[in-house]
Amino acid sequence: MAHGIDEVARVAGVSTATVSRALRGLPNVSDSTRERVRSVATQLGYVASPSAASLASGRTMTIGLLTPWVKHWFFANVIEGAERALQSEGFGALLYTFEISRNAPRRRVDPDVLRRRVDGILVVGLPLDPAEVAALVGLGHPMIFVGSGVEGQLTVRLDDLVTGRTATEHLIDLGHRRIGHISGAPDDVTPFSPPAARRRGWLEAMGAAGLSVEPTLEVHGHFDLDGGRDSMRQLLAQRPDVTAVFAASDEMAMGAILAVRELGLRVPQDVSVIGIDGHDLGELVGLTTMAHPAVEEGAAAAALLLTMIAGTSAPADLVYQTRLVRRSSTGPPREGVAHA
Amino acid sequence: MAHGIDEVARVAGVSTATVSRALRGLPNVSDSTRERVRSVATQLGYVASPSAASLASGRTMTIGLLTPWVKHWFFANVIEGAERALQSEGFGALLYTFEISRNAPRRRVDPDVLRRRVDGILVVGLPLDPAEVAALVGLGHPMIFVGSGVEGQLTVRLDDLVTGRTATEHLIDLGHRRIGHISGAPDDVTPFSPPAARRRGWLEAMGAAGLSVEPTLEVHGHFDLDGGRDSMRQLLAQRPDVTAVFAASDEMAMGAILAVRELGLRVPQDVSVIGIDGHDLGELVGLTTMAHPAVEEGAAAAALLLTMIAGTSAPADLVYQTRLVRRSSTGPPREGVAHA
DNA sequence: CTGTTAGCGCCTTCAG
DNA sequence: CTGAAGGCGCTAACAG
Repeated sequence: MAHGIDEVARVAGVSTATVSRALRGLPNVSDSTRERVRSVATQLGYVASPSAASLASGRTMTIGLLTPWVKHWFFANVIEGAERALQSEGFGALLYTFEISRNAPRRRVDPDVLRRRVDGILVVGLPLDPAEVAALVGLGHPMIFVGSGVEGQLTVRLDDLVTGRTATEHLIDLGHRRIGHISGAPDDVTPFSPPAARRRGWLEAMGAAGLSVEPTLEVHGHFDLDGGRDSMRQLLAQRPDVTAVFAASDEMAMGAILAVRELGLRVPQDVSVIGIDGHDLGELVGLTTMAHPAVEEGAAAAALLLTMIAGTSAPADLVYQTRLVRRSSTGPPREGVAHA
Repeated sequence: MAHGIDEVARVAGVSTATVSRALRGLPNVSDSTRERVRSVATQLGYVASPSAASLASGRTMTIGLLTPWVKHWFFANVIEGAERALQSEGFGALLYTFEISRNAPRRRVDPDVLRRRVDGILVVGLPLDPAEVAALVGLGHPMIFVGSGVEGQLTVRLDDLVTGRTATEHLIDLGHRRIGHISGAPDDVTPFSPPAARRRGWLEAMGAAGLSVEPTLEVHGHFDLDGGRDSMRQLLAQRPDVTAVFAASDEMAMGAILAVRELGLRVPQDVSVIGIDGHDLGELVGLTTMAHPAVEEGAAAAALLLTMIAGTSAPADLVYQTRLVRRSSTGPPREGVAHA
């Protein structure tokens, strides 16, 4: 059963050093020796102890995945893609959730739980404050942010600005002029913050079309279904004249649609709704959206992280474009009819 | 920065053994000593190396989470719950995905990747063959199955039989008599298989109501949105007279609804649809469903696994009941009208 | 209650 | 191309 490296060495008639080199594919081992060692190891069912290997080498072959949730679309998809990419390179994925709840403040990220436990860190959609980032950087491992970001840190993200602009332009092209925006927490003004950039895209498109943007046109809430619903209720309460809404995520958009329906209004006849993500279930409500490949983004982020760990490659941000998927939640506005 | 235990020991004026005991909360350390050690450790930023600790103790404080996907509702929720529970007990969650794809056969579970790397295993919705189970058992760690199962292994699951029966009875109570069933792979006849048990529930309810169940009333496909859609298309093609369908999962049910709509039919006027899960987005299509708390199930499974690792408690299966959530996807059948 | 002493199992120089 | 030997940093008896 639990054979050690020395047993393999003994049976193969070589030293433990050679076994180690042979099994890890290091150079300076003759083919014949390597082959013999391999077969003995297989026969004995030998697998190196990760703990012992880590202790001796300093490498853990493990990546820490930090995320607020795994149950939301973006996070689940990124995590799935990342795990797959890591797995194919022999790395493991250690998952850490830091729920962002409505009631309590988020638990702070404690770098100690990652200390000497991972070779790299993937932060998935988790907005960290500077102190947390500094603490993680202090761990001395490569780190990549996916779908959130921090000045000075490598990021895999969407072209949020263009995405926000394009989504808004789609509504403008359809003839809308009073276009609301619902998004995440308003206090998030990090430059790399997706919500902030998407909002800027909305502002730019509105401005370019000569449309005025009163503060009442935007509502900030939580980045999920209920958040979208709540925000939409508020938006329609304060601006019954909006004919279209750009939601910063598909889940929010779907919540918005529910809110519209609750009020006895129809999508898109009374209110058009567009989201961002390309959520698998968007089709259920005919959601028009700006789609992007979250699984692929996760895989790319993981691959990039591994090259950084390997020390090869000059790392650079990865920016994904989104693709407009037209469905039935957007359409031309009804002429001159307010639904107040 | 990276201080070792001996440095803490030196500064605190005790031995490394005492530092170890003090920091891990073991008995036989005076309060004053423990306090001093703690403060020194904090001051020095000392955290024990997991590798070294594992190597010396044989414990990894890590659980392996095996799952086909993380992006589907049940899996994401269970994983999230499990991670949270593990985290609160100081355990880490190592994620391993084994995608079940339409094209390729699933990659087999190789116990070697888990060897000496985890203290326990949580299998989430992943049907394993006997050889794989045996290999995992051979690792010598406690193992729990969530939402899938194998004879002789501890399981956390739904009362699938009752759930299937109740869902079907709901349709029968509404007046339906030709009730189809769409579910997962037909070759899965494991006794503990949720699809099989849910199907049995359907059969029992039909039988109890004196309704005949022709083979054409059931279609088996993939356990996701597209699988549900495909299955529903096929079902309606071969049985245009069905007035209601019981889908084995909400994602399948939502796919079924899409298929119904594609055919120009309406839910529930032409066809009623009920699913299982209580998916967060079920509300979008007014999906009637048998809801269950997947996050809680994941947390409970993790907690149970930890008690097994600790050696306390006599482990027993955990069986969750589901709750009928009536929404608009189910209603009485139209009288005597076939929609062929 | 605390210290001493062996390892835990592997990797990695350094020789040869 | 291969072997010898010293850690990696901690835990777990066993004394005291």
